[in-house]
Formats: sequence, structure tokens, C-alpha cells
Amino acid sequence: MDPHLLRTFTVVARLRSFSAAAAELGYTQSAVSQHIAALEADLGVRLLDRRPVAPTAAGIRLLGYAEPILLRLAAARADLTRLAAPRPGPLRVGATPLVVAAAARLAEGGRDGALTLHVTTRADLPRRVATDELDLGLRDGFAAPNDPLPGADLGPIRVEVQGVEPVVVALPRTHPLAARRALGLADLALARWVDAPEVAAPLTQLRAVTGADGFRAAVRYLGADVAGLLAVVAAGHGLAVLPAGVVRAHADLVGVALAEPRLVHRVELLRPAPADGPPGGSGG
Amino acid sequence: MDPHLLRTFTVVARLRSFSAAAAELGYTQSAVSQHIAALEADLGVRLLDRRPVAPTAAGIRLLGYAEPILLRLAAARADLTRLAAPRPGPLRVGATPLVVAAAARLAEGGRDGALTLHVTTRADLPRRVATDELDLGLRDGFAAPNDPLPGADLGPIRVEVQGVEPVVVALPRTHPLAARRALGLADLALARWVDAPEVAAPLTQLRAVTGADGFRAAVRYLGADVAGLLAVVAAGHGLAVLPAGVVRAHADLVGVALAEPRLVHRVELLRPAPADGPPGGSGG
DNA sequence: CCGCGTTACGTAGTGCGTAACCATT
DNA sequence: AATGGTTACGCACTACGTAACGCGG
Repeated sequence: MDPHLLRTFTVVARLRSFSAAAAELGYTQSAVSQHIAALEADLGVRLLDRRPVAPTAAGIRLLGYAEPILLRLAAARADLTRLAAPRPGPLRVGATPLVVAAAARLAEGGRDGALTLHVTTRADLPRRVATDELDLGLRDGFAAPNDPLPGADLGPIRVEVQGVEPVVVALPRTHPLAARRALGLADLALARWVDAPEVAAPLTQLRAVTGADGFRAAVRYLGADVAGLLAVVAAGHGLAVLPAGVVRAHADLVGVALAEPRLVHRVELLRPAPADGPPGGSGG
Repeated sequence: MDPHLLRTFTVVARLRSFSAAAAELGYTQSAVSQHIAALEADLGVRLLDRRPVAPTAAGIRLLGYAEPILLRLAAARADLTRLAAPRPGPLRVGATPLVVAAAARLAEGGRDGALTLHVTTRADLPRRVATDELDLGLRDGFAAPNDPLPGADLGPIRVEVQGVEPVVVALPRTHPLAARRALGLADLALARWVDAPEVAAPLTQLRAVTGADGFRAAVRYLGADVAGLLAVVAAGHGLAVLPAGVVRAHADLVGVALAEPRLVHRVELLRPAPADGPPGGSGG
């Protein structure tokens, strides 16, 4: 189970093509074929169906292992390299859209003030911090009050809770429910919703947290632009669950608190970190 | 960063000797030397001091990455192998000492009733479940009421909370404090304690949870035998924090509740699991 | 000078590319 | 017939063992 083979496997599985993977990896198609054959022989399982190319059940299983392994390998190399020669240049900070301002504030004065801000996707940020593409990450999301943010294995990263804020249902000022003091989330299962999983609370999460079906998307908002989403909600295309502060700042929107706040907006600081370090890690 | 090299490195670091590592790995000493040299060349950092052999700072850092990586590689292979050909034979269940009975109860009727119980250390159990040395693990420990059990990265394992129970301070029936209805943990910092980290709440954890210094060990109890520990406590050598049920069952001991229960006894079921599987994993 | 890690060198094995091959659409 | 994965083959590189070497205690 050479990492090279694993990497080839993940690329083939992602691109669903041996030749495309070969191109991406700088191998010949033949080499890729040999990689997959070697892996399959080693594990004694067929990992990919061919024609069309698609991972088998075992292959899907392996993907779940391969990605964290490759991430950790990359992270280890990045970490040791940084340790050997700390890079100069501006501090590279990544942030998800809702917290870019907070990220800028937080990074103020870091490394003589020079700063590069990278706006990223929620899922990408941990990977980029782990592999030293970024020096620091600020990530937001929605979770039950004492839970960490959802998401798969983040890799060897230190997570510090930076802040927690109540969430509200964002409604156009003219909406019939806009005058209410609080709303039960479950009662809104049949309302019109905007699903903006990169900015607001993803509808899948609302379904999970209420246990209710419903929360069907009237509009799917795939971008990460906050202002755009607020405009869509303000125009009455549907509701969204957002942090209270964001909604308050918009003139055409009203944020109504949840009757049972089973969801909060949470901000986490991600730092590259030794995977295991001794328990008594020194403060930073 | 070939896993073979990483493995060699971890063994050398553990044994603090190239030749001993070579013996354990079935290589020649020369090969081990070459492995380390290759790793150091690849990463551009010295990983080990020689004479005496000891990991450098970078080496220690790397160890923190290497172990999870190797664990995940082993787990992946074990998982795919099991998936290809589920092993016959008795169900192999591992359990930490305080929960062996619970483990037996839980495994009843599993795989036509045949059952092998392995009593393990708290730290070892996750590794053995991940690598398919065990089919199931039941692990206990102490934690703040809503926290998971402490411990490093467990590897690709599914954790299910099995139960939570209050803890008590175990005292000999004749102890002056035995009549109290509740005790403040911090007030006991200067008492005599038995540190039995494999059975009771480790004193380091009591220190962490109270923020107090103290909790010095009058006796260090390194075994994992519960009855033995209870006897030591009953004989008046020192106090220990234990689950209420265990103390209640012993005639010579009294368990006194904590005034501020910042610590509970928690039991977790560990199952081998696809590291990542799609969120909507089918129930099992 | 002995124990132990390093370096030199030869060989067996393997990883990759080229190219011929074959299967599915 | 074309697209795309497999197999055959050869070369170059690597990984290991043997053995000579050197450094520190």
C-alpha cells in the first residue's frame, strides 16, 4: 500500500478514468493501470470497475482511508519543512466567507502586518491549513451548542473555538412571520427555504437537528457570497438560518430567534499542529 | 516518505538503537541506517541524534504524524481484508478492566455465542480494534460530563457512548470523611491519593479538572486489577476516584459523591469503521 | 579495542515507458 | 473503427545484504 499507489487510486476514482488520471499525475496510462493492478493484488480485492470506471464497494471503503492518510503524509512533510525553515512573506490566512472580517482583525499585526486573505470553502480550509498552504484558518459553521463543527476528519490540526453566536431565521422585513419574537424551527419545515450550504446552515443540517423531513430548497445557492445570499432572502425567495449579527446588519432583513436554540453559529480557529504532541502543549 | 521508512523510524526511535530495530524488523543494521538516511535526506532534516540514539525535535514531531499514518494504513488493510472474507471463529471482544462484565453482557449471543474476552489497557484498545485484532472494544474512562474520553487520535474507529455513571471518592468505611454526603474535589488536593491510572481516574486528570495542584500519589498502582486497587484503598493507603457502582459493591469501602460533579465515568463502545463513509451510513 | 552506526559495492527486484494487444461502444 | 484499459518487454533505478570503514566510549 505504497502512498503513490493510493494517490493514483484516489485520482482515478475521482476522475473515473485511467488515462485522465495518468495525465493529471504525469504518468503514462500504462503505469496507472499497473498501479491499480498492484493495489488490487496487494489487497486481494477489486477496487475499481472498468468500463465505465467506478470504485467498487471495497474501493469506496478504501477511499475513506486513503484520503486521510495522504493528507497526513502531506501535512507531516509540510510541518517538518516549516520547522526547518520558517517561511518569510506575508501571513497567509484563510477564512470562510462569514468570518473574513474577523480573520483580518485576528491576524492584525501578525508578521509585520503583511497579510494575505484567502476566502475558502468550509471543507477546503482544514486541508489547506494542514498542508501549509495557509498559516492560519478561521472557519465558521453551525452545530449544536456544545458540539464541534460537523465535517469529516480534519487531519492533524489544532482547533480552538473562537466564538459562538446565536442563530436566527432570516426573513424579509415584510414577511408575515417577521414580527414574531421567536420561531420553532420544526414548524418551518414546510416553508420555502434557500439552501446556501456554504454560507447559511445547510438544509440537511436543519433536517438532522429537527428530525423533521421537509426543508426542501426553493432555491439552491451554490456560491459563497454573503451579500448575494442576503439579497436573495430579502427578495423573498426563501428563508435561511444565519448568525444573528449578519442578519441584523442588513436593512431589508429581520432575524427571528429560534424558540429552541438547538443550533448555534460557531467560529473555530485552525492552526497547523503536531498531530500528537505531549498533552501539556505550551500555550501560544 | 515511504511507510516502510516511517515504520523503521518509529521502531528506531522507540528502541533507541539501529541494531535493535534491525533485529525487530528483520533487516540488517545497514538497511536501517539507509532507511533513516533516506528519510532524513527526503525531509531535509536530521531526525535522530546518534550515540546515543534519540529523536531530535523534528524527529519527535514526525513521530506524532507517523504513528497515526501507520495505524490508518494497517486499519485500511484490515478493514478491506475483513470485508473480502469475514473471519469465522469466536467474537473477539476487548475491554478495559472496569467494564469486562459489561462487555461480556453486551456480546452475549454474538456469533453463535462463542466469545473471547481480551482485557486491555485503555490506550491499546482503540489500536487493536482498528487493526482487526479485536472485533469490538468496550472502553471506560473519566471525562467532563459532555466530553468524549481523553486520549490521542483513536484512528479510524466509530465511537458510541454506551453509558455514563457518576463518580465517587472511594474511602475506607472507617475514614473520617466517610460519613459526608458530598465532597469537594478541590478540597481533597492535599489528601493521600492512590494513582491508579489504568483503573481509577488518573491523578493528572483530577489536577486538570480542578485546576489545583496537589493530588500527589501516596501510592502508584500500575496494574489494572480492580479488586487489588479496591483492597489498597480499603486498607487506607489513599483515596481514589472511581465509578459509584464499583465502590458500592465493596463491603469495606464507602463512595462519597462529588459536590461539583465535573467528572463522570463514561463507557464507550468502539467498532472498526470506515474512516469516512458517506454521512448517511446505513444503520448496523 | 569494541560496539555500533556509516559507507561502498554488487545483485536482485521493481517501477516505469514503449509498444503491441484486446475489449467494449 | 475508435477509445481506453491490459499485457509484454526492456531498461534504469532502487533496495537490500555483505563487507569494509570510522568514530566514540
